[in-house]
Amino acid sequence: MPIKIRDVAKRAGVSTATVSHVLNGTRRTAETTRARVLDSVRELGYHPSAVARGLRTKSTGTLGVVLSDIRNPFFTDLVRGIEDVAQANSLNLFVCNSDEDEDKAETYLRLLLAKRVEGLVFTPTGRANVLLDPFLAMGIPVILIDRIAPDLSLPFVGVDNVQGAREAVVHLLEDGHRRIGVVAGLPTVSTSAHRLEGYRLALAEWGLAADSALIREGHSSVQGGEEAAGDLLALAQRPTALFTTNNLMTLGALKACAKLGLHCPDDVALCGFDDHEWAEIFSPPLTVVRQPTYEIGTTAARLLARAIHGEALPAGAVLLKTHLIIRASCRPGGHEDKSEKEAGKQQSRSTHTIT
Amino acid sequence: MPIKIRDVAKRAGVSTATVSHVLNGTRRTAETTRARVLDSVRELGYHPSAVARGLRTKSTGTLGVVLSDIRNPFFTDLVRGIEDVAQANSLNLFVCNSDEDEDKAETYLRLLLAKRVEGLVFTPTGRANVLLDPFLAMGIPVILIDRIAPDLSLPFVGVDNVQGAREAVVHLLEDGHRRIGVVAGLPTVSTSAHRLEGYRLALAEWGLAADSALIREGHSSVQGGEEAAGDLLALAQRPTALFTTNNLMTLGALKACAKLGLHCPDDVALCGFDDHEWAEIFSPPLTVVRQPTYEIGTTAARLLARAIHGEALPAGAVLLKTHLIIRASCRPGGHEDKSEKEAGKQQSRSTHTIT
DNA sequence: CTGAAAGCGCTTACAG
DNA sequence: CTGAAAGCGCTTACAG
Repeated sequence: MPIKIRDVAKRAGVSTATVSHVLNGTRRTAETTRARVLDSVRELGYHPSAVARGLRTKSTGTLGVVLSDIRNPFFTDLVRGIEDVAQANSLNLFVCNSDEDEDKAETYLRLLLAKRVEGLVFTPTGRANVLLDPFLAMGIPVILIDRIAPDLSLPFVGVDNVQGAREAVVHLLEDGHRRIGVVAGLPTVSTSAHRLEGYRLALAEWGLAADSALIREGHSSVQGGEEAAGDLLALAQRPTALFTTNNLMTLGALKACAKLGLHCPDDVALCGFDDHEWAEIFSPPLTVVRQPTYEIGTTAARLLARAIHGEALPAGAVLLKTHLIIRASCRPGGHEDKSEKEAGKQQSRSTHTIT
Repeated sequence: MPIKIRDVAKRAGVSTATVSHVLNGTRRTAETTRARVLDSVRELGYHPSAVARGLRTKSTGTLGVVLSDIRNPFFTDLVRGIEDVAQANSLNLFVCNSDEDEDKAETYLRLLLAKRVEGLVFTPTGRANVLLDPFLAMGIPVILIDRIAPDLSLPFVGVDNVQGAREAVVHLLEDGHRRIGVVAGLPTVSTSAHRLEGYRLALAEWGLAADSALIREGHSSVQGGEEAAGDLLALAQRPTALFTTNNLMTLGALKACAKLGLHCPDDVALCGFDDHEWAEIFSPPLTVVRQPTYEIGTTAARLLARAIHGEALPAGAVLLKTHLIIRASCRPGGHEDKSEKEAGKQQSRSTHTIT
C-alpha cells in the first residue's frame, strides 16, 4: 500500500498523465501545476514503481551479469568496470554468481531473463548454456567476458591468454628454468585451456617437450592451487619453477611452498597469471601476467550500452593486451647460465612494463 | 515482442488462467491439459515476465544490498553469505556499490526503492540516509550490516569493534610495545571510530596516555593505509608497532614498510583488523583480528528472510565474535621484557584461537 | 496546457 | 476441472 501516482494526482488536482509528465520531464507543464504536483509528491512521499514502469515501457534499465566467482578479485575488478559505465548510462546491475556451476548459472540466466534485463554479460563455464538462446531470441544483447565457449559464437571481450601465458613461460625459460611446473585450471574453462596451451607453446618454441608429470590441473581456487602445487613440489625431480594460471592458484602455490618450507625464488621460482595489490607486497614480490581487468569490464559494458541503443555488437573478439610485470619471484635461474647480462635485461624490461 | 502467456494459452487452447496455474503449480489441472500447456510453452519458447508478475503480485523476490566497497574482500565475503541464504530462500540480490559516497548511496537507495525490493541490507556511510525512511514507510525491512549510524536505530549485524581492537592492542602491549601507531579509518564510519576507541581503551587500561602523534586517520583503502603508515613510520620517534584498522589499510602499511625498507616484525610489528587468505602467506604471516564475515552475511540475510515472512526483526544489535589470530607479524617485543615465558603464552594462545 | 482511457503481461478471486 | 474478467501502477498516443 505505498502511495501511487493516482494519490498524487488526486491531491494535486490533476490527472495521472500530468503527474507522470512532470516527473519524467516529458512535456511542457504550467509552472503552477508543476509546483503543485511536486509538492504533492513530497508531502505524500511518493516513490514511483519501477516495476509498473518497466511493464509499461518494456524497459527495465537493468543489465545482468553472471560471473563465476565473486570472491575472486579479478571478477570484482571486472564488476567495477562494468558498474562504472553502467552507471554513466543510467543502467543498473544484477550481479550473479555461478560458482562455476552449470546449474546455478542456468538458474540465474532464467532469472535474468524473467527480470527482462536489457543486456547480459556472461562468463561461460565450459560448454555454452542453452539458456543463452532465449536472450538472443528476445533481442537482448549478450556479451561474453573473460572466457569463451567453443560452441558459442558471441561477441567477446578479454585477453589473449595463449600469448600472455607464453610470454610468462618464455620469461622463465630465459631465466634458465627447464623443469617448469604448471598449476593449471580445469580444462573445460577456456582461459585455463589457453594458458596451458601458451605454456606448451613456449616450451615447443624452445624445442622442449612438455613433460606431463609437470602439468597439474585443478579447480581455479586457492585450494586447487595448493593441491596442484603441492603435488608438483613433491615430485622426486622437483620443478625449479612454477607457472600458476590464476591469482587464486598463485596464492595456493604460495601456501604449498610455505607448508613445505620451500623458499621463493631460491627453492622454486614463481610466475603467476593475474596481478593484484598484494602481489607486489609479497616477499618476494611476484612476477605476474597482468590483465587490464577493469578495462575489460568497461569495454564490455560500453559495447552493451551501445547495443541497447541499437548499435551492432562487434562480430568477433575484442582482445586487450596483457603485460608481464617482472618482479622478484623468478629471479634466480634454474641452474645454468644465470648471467649478469640477463639480470640487467630483466631489470630494464621491468621498468618498461610497469610504467 | 517476446512470447506472452496469451500466446501459450491460444496455442494450447486454454485460458491464460490455466497456463498460469500449471506454470505455478497453483491448482489441480487435468493431466492432458497440463501436458498441452507445457508443450506449448516449450514449443513457443515462453519465458514468463517477472516484471508483470511482480506488478500483479506485489512481490519481486529481490533483496537490495548497498555496500561501501565491492573491491574489498571483506564485503565480498559478506555478499557470499547473503547470497547463499538468499538463494536458499529463492530471493535474489541487487548488489550496489556506494563507494563510501553519500550521493551514490542515495541514488542506489532510490533505485532499490523503485525496484520494490522486499528487504534491504545497508552499510551506512557516516550519518543515516534520509532515504531509509521510505523503506520503513513501505514496510520494507532494513538491516544494517558491518557499521551503524548514530542517528539510526535499526537492527544491526556485525561485530564488537571496540572489543576486537582492544584485544589486538593489548596483545601488542603484552609483547612489550609501548609506542603503538594506529592506522585509523575516517572517523565518520562507525567501525573506524570504534576500532580507534578500542585502541585508546587498551592504552588506558595499561595506564598509557594516547599520543595523538601516533594516530593517523585516512581513507580505508590501500592508499589511505600506505599514506597513514608512511607518516607514522617517518616519525622521529618511530612507533615500534602498528595497528592497522582494516585489511586494505594493512596492505597499505605493508607497502609503506617495503618502500621504507623496514622489515616486519624486526623493525615494526604489525597487527591488523580483518583476516584474509593472503594474511597467512605473507612473510611474516600476519597477526590479525578475524571477523566472522561470511556469518555476518548469512545472519543478516536470514533475519531479513524471516522479516519478509512476517517475523519481527530483532530490536537491537546482533554481535558476532571476533578472533585474534596470532601469527608472526608482531613477535619481537618493543624493547623491554621479551621473556621466553611470554613467547610460550602467545604460542598456546595462538593454537587455541585458530582452531 | 491538460485529461480520459487503453494497455503493458501477468495472477486471482469468482463463478460454473 | 476450467474460464472470463478485473486489476496491479504506470505511460502514452489521442483528443481537445
